[in-house]
Amino acid sequence: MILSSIKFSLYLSCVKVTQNIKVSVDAVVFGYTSEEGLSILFIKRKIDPFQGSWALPGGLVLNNESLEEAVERELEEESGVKINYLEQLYSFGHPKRDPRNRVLSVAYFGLVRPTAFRLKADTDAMDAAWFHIKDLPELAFDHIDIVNKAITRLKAKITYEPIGFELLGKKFPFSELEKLYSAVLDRQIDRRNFKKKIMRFGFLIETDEKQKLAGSGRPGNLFKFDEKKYFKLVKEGINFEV
Amino acid sequence: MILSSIKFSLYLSCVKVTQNIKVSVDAVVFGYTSEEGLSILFIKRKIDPFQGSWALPGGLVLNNESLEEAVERELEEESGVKINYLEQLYSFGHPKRDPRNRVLSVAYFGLVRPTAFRLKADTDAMDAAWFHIKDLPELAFDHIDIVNKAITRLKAKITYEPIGFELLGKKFPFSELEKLYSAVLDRQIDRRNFKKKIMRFGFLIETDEKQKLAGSGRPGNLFKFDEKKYFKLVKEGINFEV
DNA sequence: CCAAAAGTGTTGGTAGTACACCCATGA
DNA sequence: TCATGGGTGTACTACCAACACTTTTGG
Repeated sequence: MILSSIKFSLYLSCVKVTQNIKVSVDAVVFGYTSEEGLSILFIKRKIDPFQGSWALPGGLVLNNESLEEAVERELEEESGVKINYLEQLYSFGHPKRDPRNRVLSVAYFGLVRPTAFRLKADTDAMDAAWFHIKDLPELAFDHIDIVNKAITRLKAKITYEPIGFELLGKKFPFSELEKLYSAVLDRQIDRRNFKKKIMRFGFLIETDEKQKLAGSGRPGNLFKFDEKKYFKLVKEGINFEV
Repeated sequence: MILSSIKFSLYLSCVKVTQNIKVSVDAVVFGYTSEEGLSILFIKRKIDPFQGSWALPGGLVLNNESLEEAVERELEEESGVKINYLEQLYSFGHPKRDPRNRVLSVAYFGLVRPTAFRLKADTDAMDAAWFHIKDLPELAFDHIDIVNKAITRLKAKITYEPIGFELLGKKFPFSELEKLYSAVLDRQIDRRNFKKKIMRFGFLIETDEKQKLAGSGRPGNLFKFDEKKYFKLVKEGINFEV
């Protein structure tokens, strides 16, 4: 195998030495709860380098698995998370981004409902935890760059696609959606205008159930997504500036 | 090096065999001329597999160069093109996308002014040529997927950023810009509305020079970009639906 | 004078924005 | 009855979309 690898390199592009770059995947997983707000999932590294540091879940890609499979496997192994939405974010390939060997990381961007499962640290992680987006820990490697890119993407994405289905529960009061948008966009949103805008798209259905109250205040109606219309709109790529 | 590589893999993520994935870059370079329209640059492969097929310029990344350096080097080597704008597009990592070994390709997306240089085939290419976007040849590997992704990106991008500076010359008649948008979006554009829209942004300066005529018809004024305003707007991320 | 391309304004519809008061509930 | 959060409508503005005739040039 090693021989064929060398031959391959020479053959393909006249490189003088065998290319020695490893490929890994990392995932920036966003979760949202009304209590905790918008959070990102990190694991605590078991091994050097950066042992004990917080880092994005991820790891080397196996020889026969696709990148997406690698992400899902690593998430499962390291944190027990089953992802709800996954898209490729960006590849980070700076030669010195890993202090040992060169490692190219293909970063992914994911959304989950954190209430849907319990976090558990596992194979490669001492611990796994959510951190609020405004209160991130020091991170290993260049993971802070990856996180920043993901936040930028999330912000951009939410203006042209109705994210939310992947982050909220089956039924939720309208104010949940509003708080989510407000958290992602990091600014206040006018309740009335926002509702008008959203309802125009027609992918939200108002149920006649009422919110169970967490404190005082008037309980709101619960809404749910009309999945058909929702995914149809997502596919068509609607414009969705809030 | 081989030993340390194996140790590294085991150490990092409990992989049983050494990861054997190569990393390459490929570039989808768009060019525009009023005569030829919107075109993409391809090279004709000198070597197997797909010898003699058309393919995207690209190749393996060297151990100590960044991905962007690799793209620029390959473009220079294979076609003599000096790129004008470059951004990462997507990484293609399917295990079987290369029939020999596994090769992950980080694809880039580029814009150039084709009139600025002559194409020349070189090291790894028998030939290099522009193909009109509506008349692409059969392509090697999964390059058609990469191209389609790039076209989708270009279409999306042009609606929220004023592309054009990178594709047009220093001075151009307004109709050039309009034809460019029309070519990218693949639909007709209302001349009056388009001009109103563009001029509102204020990054175009009308000069008092006239177009040299290619045929009959009234010659138009030449315009140029106000680079300062243009790049300021690009940075701020304007909304730019046409 | 004819063909080809450039230049130019108005109107109606739609969506965005700003803004304030009343209602239902729990404590 | 008070505090909390939910629910709702209007008026103004800005942008979008649709649309046709005149001007300048070359042949």
